[in-house]
Amino acid sequence: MDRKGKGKSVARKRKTDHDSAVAGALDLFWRQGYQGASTRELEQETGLTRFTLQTTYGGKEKFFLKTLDTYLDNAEARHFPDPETFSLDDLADWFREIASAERMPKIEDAGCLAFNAISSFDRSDPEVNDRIERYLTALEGRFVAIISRAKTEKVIQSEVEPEEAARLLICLLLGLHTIMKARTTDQFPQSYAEAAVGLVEGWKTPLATPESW
Amino acid sequence: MDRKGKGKSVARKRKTDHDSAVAGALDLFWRQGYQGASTRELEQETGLTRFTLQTTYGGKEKFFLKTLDTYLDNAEARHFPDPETFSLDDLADWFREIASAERMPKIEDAGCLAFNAISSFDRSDPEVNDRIERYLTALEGRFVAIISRAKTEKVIQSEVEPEEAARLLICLLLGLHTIMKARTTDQFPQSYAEAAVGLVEGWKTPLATPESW
DNA sequence: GCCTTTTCTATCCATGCGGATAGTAATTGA
DNA sequence: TCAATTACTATCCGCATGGATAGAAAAGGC
Repeated sequence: MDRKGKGKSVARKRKTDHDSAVAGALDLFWRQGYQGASTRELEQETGLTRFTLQTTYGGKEKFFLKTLDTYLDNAEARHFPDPETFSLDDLADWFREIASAERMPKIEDAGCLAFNAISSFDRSDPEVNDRIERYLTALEGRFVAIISRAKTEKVIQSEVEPEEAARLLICLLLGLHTIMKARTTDQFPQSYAEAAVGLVEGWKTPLATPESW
Repeated sequence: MDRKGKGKSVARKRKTDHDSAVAGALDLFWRQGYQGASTRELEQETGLTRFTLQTTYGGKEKFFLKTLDTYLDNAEARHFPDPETFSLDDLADWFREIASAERMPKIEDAGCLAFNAISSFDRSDPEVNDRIERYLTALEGRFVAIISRAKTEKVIQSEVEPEEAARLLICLLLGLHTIMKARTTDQFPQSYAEAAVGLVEGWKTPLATPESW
């Protein structure tokens, strides 16, 4: 039945709330992948018990999907570039921040769990596919909006095609995530991000560009 | 002892040779990831037996590494862009081909197994890390060489910095692989590759550029 | 202060995993 | 043709996995 709303008793409280469980799971899934993260490890990293994982989430995969949903909600609300306000410079900074040193140890936004879903599963599970599609579509929409607006405001070179540029940025972002997973410890990710930054800044109209690369 | 060279008998022949085993393994690892590919599935897809996997390769991970080595050898020799001869147009075509429709069903070069190594493992295994480093370094070298040569030949805009551009291309390539894994069935990968193509062609000197974007 | 509800702990289970082993079938040099 | 060598088949093993279950423990309603 409807367990919320007319519950007679509130009963025992969970040790770990959903959000912090998601935070722990995100980190583990990112490091180990879906298959590589065992339910026992999830217990340790999230604070959840395998019992709770089963009863309130419905098992490992359902929990992963729920984590992914929560993560995407949060990413869209707080970490995706804002289509209303972002300038090209903001977009360039946004790329720079993704690979920033402060963020490197604890990755918690910008699509890493979506990246994980892509690499951990083949496309046989529609539940997973839907989330991936949601991620890519939403991100593409943001990029297109920002670039289109920049174009109408004449701060971008007119040859730049918003849809094509958006796809370029998506490739760049996914590639950046891959690099961040490939080279965790050193300064490489930043230099790669700088390449992306340079690309975006190169789009600016010559007038607005003092000297980029 | 040295089993080749002075073997007394040649004994029973393997049903499956190394190369076709590698080909099958490549496909399976790409679809399922390292952890997601079981040794039983490897038997079916490669034609190897679990016995052979154990005795001549030394187990699943060793076999993966051997596959990765063979694959990287082949990729460097045949599929990486040639630093001696590639023009910018060749480079653009090279990107276009990666996501081409003919290639999509059977991915067999251009770094997908390296991508796999990145996403399937954390960086705790030096054996894996070495291969990833080899892949990234070799690829970066190719890109830098091609762009540098184009620059000396004045067919590229002088503002383009070879090292930075190479990193951009690596991000793009890795992102393209991610997209190919994310959206397997449709025309998306091509359109993403076209974005990369457009970028490379945009580097050409205005003189050499009839009309790209 | 009990009752109900929910989570906790602690097992237990069946399954699939990577790997090991023993006996059989090929293959070739001597 | 026999001995040596290697791969094959078939089975077995210990282990880790995701999941299930049965009390015990918390926590608020009445």
